[in-house]
Parts: sequence; C-alpha cells; structure tokens
Amino acid sequence: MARAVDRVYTRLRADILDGVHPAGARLGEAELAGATGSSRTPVREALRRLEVEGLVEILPHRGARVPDWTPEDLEEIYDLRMLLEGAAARRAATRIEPEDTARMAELCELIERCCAPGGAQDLDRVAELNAEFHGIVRTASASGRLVSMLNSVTQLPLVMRTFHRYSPGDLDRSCAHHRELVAALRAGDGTWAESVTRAHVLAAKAVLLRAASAEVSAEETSPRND
Amino acid sequence: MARAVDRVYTRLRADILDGVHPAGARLGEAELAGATGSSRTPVREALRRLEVEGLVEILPHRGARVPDWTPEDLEEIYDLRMLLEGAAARRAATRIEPEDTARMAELCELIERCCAPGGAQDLDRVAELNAEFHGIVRTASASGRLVSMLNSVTQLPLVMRTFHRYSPGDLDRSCAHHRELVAALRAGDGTWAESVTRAHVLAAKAVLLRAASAEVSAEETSPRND
DNA sequence: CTGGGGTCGATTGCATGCAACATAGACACT
DNA sequence: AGTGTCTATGTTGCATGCAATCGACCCCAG
Repeated sequence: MARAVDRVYTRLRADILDGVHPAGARLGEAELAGATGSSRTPVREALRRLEVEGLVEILPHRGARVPDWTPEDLEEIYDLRMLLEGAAARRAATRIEPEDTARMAELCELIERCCAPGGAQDLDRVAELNAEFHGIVRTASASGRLVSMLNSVTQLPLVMRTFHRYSPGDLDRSCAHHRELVAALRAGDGTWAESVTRAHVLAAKAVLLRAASAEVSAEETSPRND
Repeated sequence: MARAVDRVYTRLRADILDGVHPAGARLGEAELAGATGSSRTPVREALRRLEVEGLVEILPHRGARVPDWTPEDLEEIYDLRMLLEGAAARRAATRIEPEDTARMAELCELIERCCAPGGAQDLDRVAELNAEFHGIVRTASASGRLVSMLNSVTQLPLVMRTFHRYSPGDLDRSCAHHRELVAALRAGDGTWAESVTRAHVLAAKAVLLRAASAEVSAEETSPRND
C-alpha cells in the first residue's frame, strides 16, 4: 500500500461503506486531497476507480457524489447477487478444500454466538464474520471475474449494514442457511450449494425490502429534518 | 465526447478490440499521449478505466500491457456470459417491446444473408449485426448493472472476432438460435428465452475451445515467429 | 414581485515538472 | 563461467499551475 492512490482509494471506499460520506454527499477533489494529505491527482484516480465500481457517480465538470439507491436498484442488485453468489457456490462445491469448510463451520459458531440476543450480541462483528464466510466461498469458486462482479454488488453501504435490520427469526434462518451451505459444500453438491445460496440471498432481499417500505411509511408520518 | 479522456479512452478501447494492440503489447503513457495528441494525464485516466474493465493490466511502476488470455480465462468468461446473458434474456422476455422484436427479426434476415457462403459473405458485418441483436436483448433487460457486467465479458478481442472461426454448420445453428430467441421473447416466455440463450452461448464457447486447441497443436508443429 | 441576462467565484480538466521506482546492462568478484 | 552488485536510463507516480466550464448570485427590466 505504498502508493498514495491506494491509500486514498482504500480510505475513501471505507468511508463511503461506513456511511461517513452519506448518500448524496458531495466529494470535492481539493477537499479530499487535504483530508488525505495528498494532492488532487491520486484523489482523482481513486474517484474514477470508485465510479466504475458504482460507489460514486461523477458528472463532467461538476464533481463526484455518493449516489443514492432507489428500490429498483435494490431489486437489480439482489437479483444479480442471487445469480452470481449462487454460481460461485456451485463452482466452489467441486473445488473447495476441507480446511476451508472447517473454517466456515468455525465461523458459523462465532456468528451464532454474536447473534444471540443479550449483552454479547454484536451485529457489526456478525457482518464482519459473515463477510469472511462468504468470502471463502467466493475465493473457492476460483474465478477472479466472478469475485470482482460479486464485490460490485455486495460492497455497498446498503448491503454492508444489513444485519441491523434482521429480526431474531431472520438471524436464525441466516445461520441455518450457513450451516446448510457448509453441508452442501462438504458433500460436493453444486446444485445443493447453489440452491441454498440463492435462498439465502433472496431472504436477505426480503428483509431489506421490508425494512425499506417501513422506512418510507415512517418518513410519510414524520418529515425528515435536513 | 468533448473531453480528451473520452477521446483517448474510446480510441484505445477500439484499438485493443480491433487488435491494433495485440495481446502482450506494451502501452507506454508518453507514447499514447503522442499518438492521441494529448498529454499523459488523460491517457493515464483512460488506462485506469480500461484496467477495471479488464482490457489492460497495469503493474505498479511498470506500466500497462494488453493481457493475454488463457484457456481458463475463456472458460470463466463464457460461463459468466452464459449466466448473465441468460438472465438478461429472461428479464427481457417480460419487458421487451414489439418494435424491438421486429428489429431483431429483421436482423436475423440480414445476418443470414451475410452468413451465406459465397461472395456476399461478410463475417465482420455479421459480428456487427450480431452485436446489435444481442444489444437489444440486453437493453430490454432494463438492468444497467447487468448490461455493464455483460460488456465486461463480451467486449473482448477474443470474443469480438469469434465469427471467423465458425463453420457453416455453426453459423446455421447460431441463426436458428436467433430465430428461436425472437420466438421466445414474443411469447413472453422467460425460461424459454433463457434456455435458448444459454445454449447459444455454450455453442459459441465450444467453437472457441475447438479453435483454441487446434491453434495449440498447430503451434506445436510449427513454432511461431515473434 | 418575478423572470432573464450577465458576471463572478469555485471546481474540474488538462498540461507539465520533478522525484521515486524498476529494469537492463556492465563490471567486478568468486 | 557464473553470480552478485552497482549504475544508468527510461518509465511511472505525484504535485502543481493554468485554462475551461458550471453554478450561483446579483442586477435590472417588465
């Protein structure tokens, strides 16, 4: 990570994903250059990279903004994610190593512990462990293009903070899916792995759609103050 | 297209796709800047964009090159293309307008005429018409992300010049697929459309794999001179 | 009070200068 | 002869200056 452009890129990306720059925020080149201690050149490059990934939108002569997501975007994104994540699971079933499935089983334990209601519940950690869990499957799919496509539909602010919207029942089902996916991969059954994964993604989509429509009706009763 | 970076990007992309810069060719910033009449800055930006699209690979402090494709890449690319193009056809089946299917039927005619052996055969024109044909389906899928993903696995030198490897039988089958796809879309049957499309892509993959292995064995007998 | 035109400020887009890094070649040493 | 190091050279990476463009504000006419 010696290069300035990588520092800027990584930080900016993390900041967008963590909500430091909320949807609609303006991203001035000079401003970011000052904040990161570099000049405008690496900032420009980082912004262009993020534009291609869909994390920022750039209007000619008008600068960069963080795009905001419509319900149609959400539909699109989750349909694609179902398709791609399912394909990755299918490929992984015949390629994954036992040590990988072992680590996945371990992660199931850890995730379930962090999901348990009470003081020990830590949904941010769940998101982190969940990312590692699915990351193993993607890596095992042994398709670089597939991985990068998946990143472009999962490395999004909307998707990253999704666990905070899960009900206890949603969390249980998610964990059950994880267990089943491990079983499918251990069995080397690509169709099984793909099916579970698709169900897993569609369940997540349903949660998000439910949460989104709830937010809309909440906004209707109490107008926001911005 | 007023901006210099767009000019450079478009031209460089076209040159790579047309084989002006063959696989493995080195792309120096200063050299390209001179050739396009601009400075290094827009060239750098264009190269970065092409890197994300997978059309060039950039090594830190070592410059940009046109990547060369391994048989594994080809497998990956066509598997993804089958998946995505199939999904696009499925979505398109319930969204496409009659005027679009009418144009597709027209294109079938034109393509078949250009495929016919003899003096009128024009495979470059086939590639062009074929691109329009499938472009209509993609547009009708009404998913910007899906379209851009598809571009990243079809806008490749390898894929663009694929028709020159088709036998007469391959061409016939391809045309039959096109006709059937139009019928499926007119029927509004997503599953049918997806199935035909997947077959279409897999058939293309088989042609390419056959051609690739033939080239390899040809190289073994007569060493290349570069 | 409202709509149109013009000017000003701020920001992006591009060009260029300088420094850092990587490769290639020569040379000395084993 | 082979290998390791050192240097020379070309390239990329970054910083900054300048011009072009866009948006906002203000002024003025109706």
